Amino acid sequence: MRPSRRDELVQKALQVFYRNGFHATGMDQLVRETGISKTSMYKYFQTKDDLILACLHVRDVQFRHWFANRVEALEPRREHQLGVIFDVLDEWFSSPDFKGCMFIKAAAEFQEPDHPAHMISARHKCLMVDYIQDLAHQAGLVRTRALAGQLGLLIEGAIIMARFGNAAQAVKDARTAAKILSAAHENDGS
Amino acid sequence: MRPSRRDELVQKALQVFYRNGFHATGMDQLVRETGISKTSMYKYFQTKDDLILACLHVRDVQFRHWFANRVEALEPRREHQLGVIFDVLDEWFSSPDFKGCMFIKAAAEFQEPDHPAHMISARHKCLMVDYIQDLAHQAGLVRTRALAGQLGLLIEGAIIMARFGNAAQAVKDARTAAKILSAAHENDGS
DNA sequence: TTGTAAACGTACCGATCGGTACTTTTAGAG
DNA sequence: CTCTAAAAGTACCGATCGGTACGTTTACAA
Repeated sequence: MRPSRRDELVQKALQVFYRNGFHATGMDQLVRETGISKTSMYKYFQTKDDLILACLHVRDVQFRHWFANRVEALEPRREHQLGVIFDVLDEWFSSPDFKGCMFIKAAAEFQEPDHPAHMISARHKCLMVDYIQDLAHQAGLVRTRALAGQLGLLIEGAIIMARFGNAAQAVKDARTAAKILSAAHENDGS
Repeated sequence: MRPSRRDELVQKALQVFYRNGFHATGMDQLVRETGISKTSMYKYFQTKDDLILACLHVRDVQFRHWFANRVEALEPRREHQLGVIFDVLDEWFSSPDFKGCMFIKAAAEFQEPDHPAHMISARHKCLMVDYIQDLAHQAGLVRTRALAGQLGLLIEGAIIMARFGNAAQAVKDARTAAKILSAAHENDGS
C-alpha cells in the first residue's frame, strides 16, 4: 500500500470535480480542498488534464463496482437482478450528494469526440450497457442486445431527469417502462 | 427590426457556446468569432452570465419551434405525429454540427439547482415532455402523462447515447421501445 | 454637410488560470 | 541522532480571465 498519498489525491479531487465541475475547479482550489500541496500534485500528474483522466478512470471502476454490489445486495438471485436496477438508481438519486453522472458532465466539458475524457466516458456507458445485457441474459430473456440498449436509454434519461426537478417521477416512469419492455423480451413473447 | 445587432450577437454567441462550452469560451474569443466588439457586448449585457442566459432562452424557443415544425413537416396528420418524434431526433443527431443538448451541457456547467441556467434548462425539458404528452393525447392514447414521461426518458437517453458513439443504434433502440410503450397505452389496452 | 448615436479598437484593470523553482519541514529507517 | 526522501510552503511565471475607460470610426438623419 505504498501510493496512498496519490490515491488520496485522486479520491478527493474526484469529489471536488464532481461537485464543482472540471473547468470551474482551479488547481489552487484543489490545494485548499484536498490539503495536498501543488508541488505533490504535479509530481504525481504532469498536467491538470492527467489528474482529471485519473479521476475519471477511478470513478468508472468505482461506480460500476458500486452499482453491481448494490444489485447483488438487493437481489441475490441472479435471474431476478434485472428487476432491481432502478431501485439502485433510486438509491443513487436519493443520496445527499448526488450531482448527476460524472461522465455525462465530462463529455459536456470536453466535447471533442477524440478527447480522452470523452472516450473514457463513452467506454463507461458501453460497459454499463454490457452489464445490463448480462443481467438480461441471466434473467432468461431473448434479444438481450436490443433490450439492454432500450434499458440503457431509460437509465440515461432517468439520470438526466433526476437532475432536473423530480427524481422520484423519473424513477417511477423508468421502472414502469422497464417492466413493459422486459415483458416484451420474454422467451414466449413475439 | 431595430435590435438586429443584439440578436445577431446572441445568435452567434449561442453557436460558440454550443460548440465550445460556456466556461471554456472567453469573451475575447466571442469578440473574435462574432465580429462584435466587447464594448457593444457589455452595452447589451452587463455580465457574461447575462449573455449566457439570453442565449439559453433563445435556444429554448428556437429548438422547440424547430422540433414542432419538423414533426409537422414529416407528418401533417396530428393523430400520427407521435410516431415521428424519433425521426426528428434522427435528423438532429445526423446534422453535421450536432453536439448534444445545450441544456444538458448548461446544467453540467452550472450545477447549483437554483442557478438561472439550471432552471431554464429544467423548464425546457418540462416543456418538451408537455409537448410529447400533447402529441400522445392527439393520438388518442390513454394515461398520456405516464407515457410522455417514459418517452421523455427515451429521448434524453437517446441524446446522451448519440453523443457517445453510435447515434444510429440509439435511435433504433428508442424507436423500438417507443412503439412498445405506446402500444401499451392504447385505449383498448391494459 | 453637419449632428448624433451607435459601434468599434485598443489599451488597460485586478484576479485568477495552469504550472514551475526553490527552500523548509516532516517522517521513517539505520 | 543522523541520513534521506517525500511532502509542504511560498513566491513567482506568462497567459488569460471577466470587465472597464476612452478615444475613433461608421452610418444615418436633418
